[in-house]
Amino acid sequence: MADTTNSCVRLPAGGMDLDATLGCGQSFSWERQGGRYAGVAGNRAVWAHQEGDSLVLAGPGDKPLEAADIDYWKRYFALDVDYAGLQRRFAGDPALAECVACAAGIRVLRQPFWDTLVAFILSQNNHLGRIGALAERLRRHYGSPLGGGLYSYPGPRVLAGLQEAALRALGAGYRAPYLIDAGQRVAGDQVDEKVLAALGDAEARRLLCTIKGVGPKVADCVLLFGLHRTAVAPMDVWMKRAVAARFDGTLPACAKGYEGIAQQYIFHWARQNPQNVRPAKAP
DNA sequence: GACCAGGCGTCTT
DNA sequence: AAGACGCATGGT
Repeated sequence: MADTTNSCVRLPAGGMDLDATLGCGQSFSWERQGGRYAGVAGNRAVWAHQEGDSLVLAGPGDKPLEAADIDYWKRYFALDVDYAGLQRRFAGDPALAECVACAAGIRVLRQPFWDTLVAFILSQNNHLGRIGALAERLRRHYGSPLGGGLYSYPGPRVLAGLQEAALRALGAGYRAPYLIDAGQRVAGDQVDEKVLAALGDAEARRLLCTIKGVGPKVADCVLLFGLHRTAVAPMDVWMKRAVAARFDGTLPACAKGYEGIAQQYIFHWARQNPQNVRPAKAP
């Protein structure tokens, strides 16, 4: 049972490395505030830090978290997933096992669909630090206050009603009209989370790609991080380099069904071992 | 399919 | 000081 003393919740982290998990580029909804992270997901905000193998959560303004919130964040941080078992399975491939060892504490977060769609539209052809700062400006200017100085992502209708110039002023650049189109398509139910959830990976990917600014990379990120499809692998440059260097263009069979999780380990390994990976071949 | 524009901060040369 | 680059994509 969770310890709720001091208005904090202390959860068994199950080997998770919070820094690696929040810093590996899968979420742009967290910012470091002193010794802990402040994060948002949908209309929830939370402060989180790690103490040993415990994940310590507190509500905004250090208000106690309700039971439903605790359940939500357990699922968000994938504390219910048997990562030790997955990693035993991944150990069947020597190269992948080496990658896992490089970042064993990474957990693929279960983020909200809309947050993920917005954040990864911002992410395209952009740098991690800049994406986080831009996402934070977007939330602060157009999101709803969640307490503790944190703001939600602006909802679909809010984005749909914004002027392109307003988003360009935030630094979104040519991604500004993409955000507005995403808002319009989701607010108008042309792209609906429930419909996406009922579709297979390929069909859901196709529907996501009807949004302006959403191509195969962003779509796969949304499928993995925002719709929790573990069998998709959003490949980026570092990943392609790592695959070229270690896996001859394919993910190992032991990753079947969990390609996205395996990719996080490979990606992390590639970034930590740039001297060991070749540049990706031109497509 | 190949090409190129499009924010802009940061890094490289 | 100038150029390249970036968790890509749309348009031609």
